[in-house]
Amino acid sequence: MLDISVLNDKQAEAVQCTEGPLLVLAGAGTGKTRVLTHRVAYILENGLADPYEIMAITFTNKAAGEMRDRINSLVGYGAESIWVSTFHSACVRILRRYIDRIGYGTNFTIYDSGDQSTVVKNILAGKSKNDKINDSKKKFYITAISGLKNRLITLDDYKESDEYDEKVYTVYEEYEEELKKNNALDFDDLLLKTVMLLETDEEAREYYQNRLKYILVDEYQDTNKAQFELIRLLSGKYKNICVVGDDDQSIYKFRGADIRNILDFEKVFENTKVVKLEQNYRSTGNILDAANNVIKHNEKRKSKALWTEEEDGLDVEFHRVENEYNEADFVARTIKRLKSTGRFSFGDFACLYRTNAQSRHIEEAFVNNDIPYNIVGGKNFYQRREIKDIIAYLKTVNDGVDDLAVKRIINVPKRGIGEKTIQNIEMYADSNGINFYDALADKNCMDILGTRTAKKVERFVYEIESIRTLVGVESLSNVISRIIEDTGYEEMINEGTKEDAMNRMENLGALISKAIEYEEDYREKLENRANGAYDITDVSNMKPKDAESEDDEAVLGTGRDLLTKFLADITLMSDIDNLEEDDSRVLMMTVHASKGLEFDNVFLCGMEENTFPNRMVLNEKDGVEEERRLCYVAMTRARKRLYLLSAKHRMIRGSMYLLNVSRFIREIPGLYKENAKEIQYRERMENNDEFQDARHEFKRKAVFNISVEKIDSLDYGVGDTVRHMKFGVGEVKEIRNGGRDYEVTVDFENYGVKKMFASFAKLQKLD
DNA sequence: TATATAGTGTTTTTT
DNA sequence: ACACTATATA
Repeated sequence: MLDISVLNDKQAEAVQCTEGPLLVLAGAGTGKTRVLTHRVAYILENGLADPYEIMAITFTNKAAGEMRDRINSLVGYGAESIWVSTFHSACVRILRRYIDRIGYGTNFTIYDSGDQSTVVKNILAGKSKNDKINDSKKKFYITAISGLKNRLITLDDYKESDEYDEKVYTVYEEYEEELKKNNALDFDDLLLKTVMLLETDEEAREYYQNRLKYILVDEYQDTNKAQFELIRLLSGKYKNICVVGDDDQSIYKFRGADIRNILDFEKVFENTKVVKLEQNYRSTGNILDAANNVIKHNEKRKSKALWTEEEDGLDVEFHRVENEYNEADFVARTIKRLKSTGRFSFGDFACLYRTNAQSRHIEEAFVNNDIPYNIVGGKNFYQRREIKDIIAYLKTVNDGVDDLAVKRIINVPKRGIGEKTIQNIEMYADSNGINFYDALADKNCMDILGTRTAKKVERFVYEIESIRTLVGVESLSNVISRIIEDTGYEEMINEGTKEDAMNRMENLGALISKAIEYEEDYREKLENRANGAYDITDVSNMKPKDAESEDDEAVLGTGRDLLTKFLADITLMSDIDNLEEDDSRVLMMTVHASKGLEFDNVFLCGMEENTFPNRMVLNEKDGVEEERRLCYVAMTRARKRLYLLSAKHRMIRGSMYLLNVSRFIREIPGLYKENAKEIQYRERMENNDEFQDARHEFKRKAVFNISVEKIDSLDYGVGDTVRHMKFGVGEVKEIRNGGRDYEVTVDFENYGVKKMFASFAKLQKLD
C-alpha cells in the first residue's frame, strides 16, 4: 500500500489532485521527483488508470530511467508498461508508427547537430562560391531554422510571417529538401512532425488521446512551443495533465525554452490548479539563504522562497584567489584535506564551472594531486569522430538511404576516393534521381569514373554488401566488430599516436558494449512477450499490457529493425545519460550539466564578472537574468558545503584579463567586503563612457591586458650572430619593440631573411 | 588525392 | 591556447 505520510501537505496535495490540469511549482530540492512518482503510484493504486494509460515525460534518458526505477520500487508489478520516456524518444515511437501518413518513410534516420551542421555547410557552399562560409554564418542559419521549428513555424508559415528573411527562407527550404531526400529528421523535426501528424491525422490523434488518461511532465520550465503543443494534443481528451517545473531554474532559453509555457499555463489550460512546493529537503539553511538572496534579484519570476527545517549548517565560503592556478589548487587542496578526515569519498565532491574551457586547470590540479575525477560533457560520446564513423557505416549497411552517412565513410579509411569522384557520383545520382549509394552500384555511373576509380568504388560496395548479409544473422555487436576489422578502420586508427589509438579503440569498445547491452534488453523484451507478459493475439482485450509493444508491433519485428531502433536510440543519447554512480571520483561539469544532480560539497569556480555572468550575454536582453538562474541552479546543487571561488585575473584565449568579483557574489550579504580600490575600479568599469566603448572592443581584444609573457631584454642586439633551432646561423638585422613582444629580423645563411617574435624563436647568441 | 600550412573564431547545448 | 578548416603544395 502506498504510504502518503512520507509526503508533506503540499506534496500530498499534488499527488492526490489527479483530475484536470495541475501546475506544480517546485523549487530546487523540494521533492518534485518524489511527487511525480507517488502520483503515478497513487493513480494506479486507486484504479484510476492502467499502467499503459499513463505517460511520464522527462528531458534526459537518465531522468527517464531514474523515474522508471523509482516507480518500479513503489508499485511493483505493471510499472514497466508505463510510458516513461523523453520528449524525443516518445516522438520517435509515434512517428515510427505513423509518419508515412505525412510523407516520410517509417525507417527514417535522425540527424544530430553535427549532421545538421554538415547539411547547412553544403547548402551554403552550393549557394556562393566566392563567399566564405564561416562558423558564425553556419550557426546563424542553424539557430534560425531551429528557432523556427521550435516555434512550429513551417516554411509556408514563415513566408507569411513578419520576420520573413529571404536568405533564411531559401536555406530553410533547401535544408528541408535535403533532409526529406535522405529520409532524415533532425531533433527539432521529431517534435514538429509529431505535432503536425497529430494535428492532421485524426486516427493517430484519437489513438493516443484515448489511451493517455494521465500525462506528467518533468522540468516543464524548459519546454518550448513544440513540446507544449505536443502535450496539449496528447492530453486533449482527458486533460489530466500535470506539469512540474521551477521558473527559477529555466536555463535553456537559448535552445528555445519558452518561459511563457509556465507563466501562461493557467491561461491555456482551463481550471488549472496550482501547487507550490517551497520546503527544501536538500541544502542547509545557509546555502538556501545565499541562493535565495541571489535569485530574488530577478524581476521576472513567480514569487517564492525556499525554506528548510534543517540547521543553518556551515557558512558558505567565498575565496578571492589570485588566478586560475590558485583557484584549481584551492579546490584540489580542500578536497584532499576533507578527504583525509575519512568522512568523505571523492564522489561527495563536485566542481562546477560556467564554460567547458575552465575545466583544464582544475583537471591539471587533480592530476597533480592524485585526485580521481570524471569530466561530464565537453564532447558527447556519440559525437566523437570514431563513433560517428561507425554509426555512418551502420546506417549505410542498414539501408544506404542516408547520403550524408555514405559520403562520410566512403573514404574513411582512405580508399583513394576523393572530392572529385564524390562530386561526379553526386551529379550522376542527382540527375537520375537516385540515392548516392545506389549510384555506386550503377554500372552507367561507374563508366563515367574511369576504370581505376570504379575499381576502388566497387571494392567499397563489396565491403558494405558483405557486412550487410550479416545484419539480422549475426549479433549487432558482431556486425560492429566486423566493420571495425574488415574495413581497415582499426588499422587506420593504429596509424595515429599510441595514446590516441588506445583512446579511440576504447571508445569503440564502449560502443560494442552498448550494442551487447541493447541487444540483451531487446531479447528479454521479446521473451517476456513470448511468455505471455502480454498477449497481442487476444482480440477480446484490445488493450495490450505493454503499450510500447503495441507501437513496436505496428512496424518492427526483424533484425534490420533492431538496427534501426539502435541507431535512433544512440543518436538520442547524451553524455549525462551514461553517468554512472561512482563514489570514487570527483565530478567536474558545467553548471548546465549539473541540473537535477546534487552533492554534499560543491565548488563553484570562476565567480567573476565576464566569466559568470558570461561576457557574451551582458548586452543581451534578459541575459543576466538567465545567468542568475544558472547561478541559482549551481548553488542549490550543494547539500552541506558550498565554496564560491573567484580569480583576480585569468588568461583567456592567450590574453590576460583583470576580473571583478561577480555581481552574484555581491548580491549575497556579508560574503565579500570590497576594498576602496576595487569599488573604484568597478565604478569606473560600470559608469565610465570610455570603458563602455572599450567593452565593445572587449570581444575582440584584451582591453585589460596586463602581462603577456614578455621578454624584458634580449641578450643579443643588431649585428650579433645567433642560432635558430630550424634555420641555423644568421645575423640580426633589426629588432623592433612591438609592445607585446620583440620582433626580430634575422638574415640566415641558408634560409635568407626571416622575421620572428623573440619569445617564440628562442634565438641563441653566438660569439 | 594526400598532406602541410595558414587562417579563423571561439557560452551554455537535456535531444 | 587551441582546435578546426580552408587553402596551397607536393
